Amino acid sequence: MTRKQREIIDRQRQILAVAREIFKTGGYLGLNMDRVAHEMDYAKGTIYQHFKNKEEIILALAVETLEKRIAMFERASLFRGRPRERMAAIGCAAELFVQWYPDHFELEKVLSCSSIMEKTSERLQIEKTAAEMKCINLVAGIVRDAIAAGDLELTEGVSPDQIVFGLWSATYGGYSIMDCGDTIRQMGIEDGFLMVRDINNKLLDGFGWKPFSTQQDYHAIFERVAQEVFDDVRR
Amino acid sequence: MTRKQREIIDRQRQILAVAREIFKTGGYLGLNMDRVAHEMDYAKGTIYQHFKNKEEIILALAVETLEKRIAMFERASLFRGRPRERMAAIGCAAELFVQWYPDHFELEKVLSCSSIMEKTSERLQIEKTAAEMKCINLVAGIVRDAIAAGDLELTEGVSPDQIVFGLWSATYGGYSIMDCGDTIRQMGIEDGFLMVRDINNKLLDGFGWKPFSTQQDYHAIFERVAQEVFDDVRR
DNA sequence: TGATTTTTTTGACGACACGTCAAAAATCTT
DNA sequence: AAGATTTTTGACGTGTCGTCAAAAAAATCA
Repeated sequence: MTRKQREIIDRQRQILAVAREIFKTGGYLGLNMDRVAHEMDYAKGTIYQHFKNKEEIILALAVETLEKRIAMFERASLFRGRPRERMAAIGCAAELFVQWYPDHFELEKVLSCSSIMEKTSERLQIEKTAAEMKCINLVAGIVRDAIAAGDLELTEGVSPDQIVFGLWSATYGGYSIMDCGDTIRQMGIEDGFLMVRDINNKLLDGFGWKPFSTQQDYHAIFERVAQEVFDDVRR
Repeated sequence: MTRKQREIIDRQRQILAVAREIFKTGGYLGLNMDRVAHEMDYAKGTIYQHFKNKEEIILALAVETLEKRIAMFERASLFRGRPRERMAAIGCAAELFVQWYPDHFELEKVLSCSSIMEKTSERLQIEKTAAEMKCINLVAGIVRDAIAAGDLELTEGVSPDQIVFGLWSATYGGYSIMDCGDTIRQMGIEDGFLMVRDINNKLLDGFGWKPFSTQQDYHAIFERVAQEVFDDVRR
């Protein structure tokens, strides 16, 4: 049945591609099944054969983009250097990811609404969490490498997960604030991305992860990573 | 016309109260105008006299809760102590706020979706941003106090806003991750609130804000603030 | 007070999107 | 080629949205 299955997978992808375009311009409220069906030249029922509702499509889109992020994080984690430099490489990957796939963040915001998420299948929910965990584990690995290398010494009661959670929070929070509302502009912040970089640097300094950002120019590492690791990747 | 106006304001409040209860259990998708009208014993048209759509109701609810947060932040900022202790008091306020008004976070998540926010009036949008700015300015004031007191020395290129943005990001991000999805559980994190406290502490340590969290027990400050400042406040 | 004007409330209505399902079309099987 | 199976179709019932002409209530006037 590999022939048939191929076709199904293929159409699934087409649906997602069409849905993504609609979502990019219209967001959650702009996306609707009739329109997807119409633009695909299929009847609505056929779309429902693949996805039980539009929320499920949105979740599937998020998982799709998360795969991209995993790939980028994996690439970044291979950057050669001291653990903290590799972590900077991950930061660069995260930054490029939100710049390259700005719709992903909008997807995440929609999916953070519980009443929307509730309409999705547990299967895909698990898949999404699994994708997130892959990224998290890559990051956690670097933290452990840092400890092993003696660059980072965790004080009593601090776990590696705490550092991962911290970076995740600051980055996710920073990007969230950046692309929603006028608050960031009113605060007088011009380059939010630079700001997120600095915050993560200060955070890791606070955890005592050497070499400190005062001793090493991590912005320069960002530039290097962008050039050396990701210059060719974009699509 | 103060009599008439009073009645209008009054009913506005009633609508919001009813809507909030519905939203608490049903979220964005559970809230609908027919139900609000029915539970208010008014016709739908009357509800529409007050709010042009349900998105506007949700935004109004968020503004309403933000007023509570402003009040809590104001109280916290009056805490007597060194600037960093006062900042800890703000952290305590933020923590209690999300615990006391868990529905506010859900409101924020809904409103972060651009296609939803687009349906709201500019008037209320501005009001919300203004409310956020009030909180931000309170925090920024403490940062400036710290600099004036010599507890914090900003290095070249670091602005007070950066610290505010950092705390905001880490806190907002942390709470976001906490109450959405299973990721946090899978990371093995038990008490997310404690984690957010620690992250903010490490961040401020990283910025060089004295006294460092290694020298002072800021968790103890939290407890004190919760007791001394907020024990009686809850409603 | 009763008539007239103004304001407010009402709920029926058209539009739209959702998700379903019996019938039609396409594909596979023998 | 006939019959069985699978897939596709789109009309349909349901629910929500936001509107607006008519009804009801309140305010004004004579």
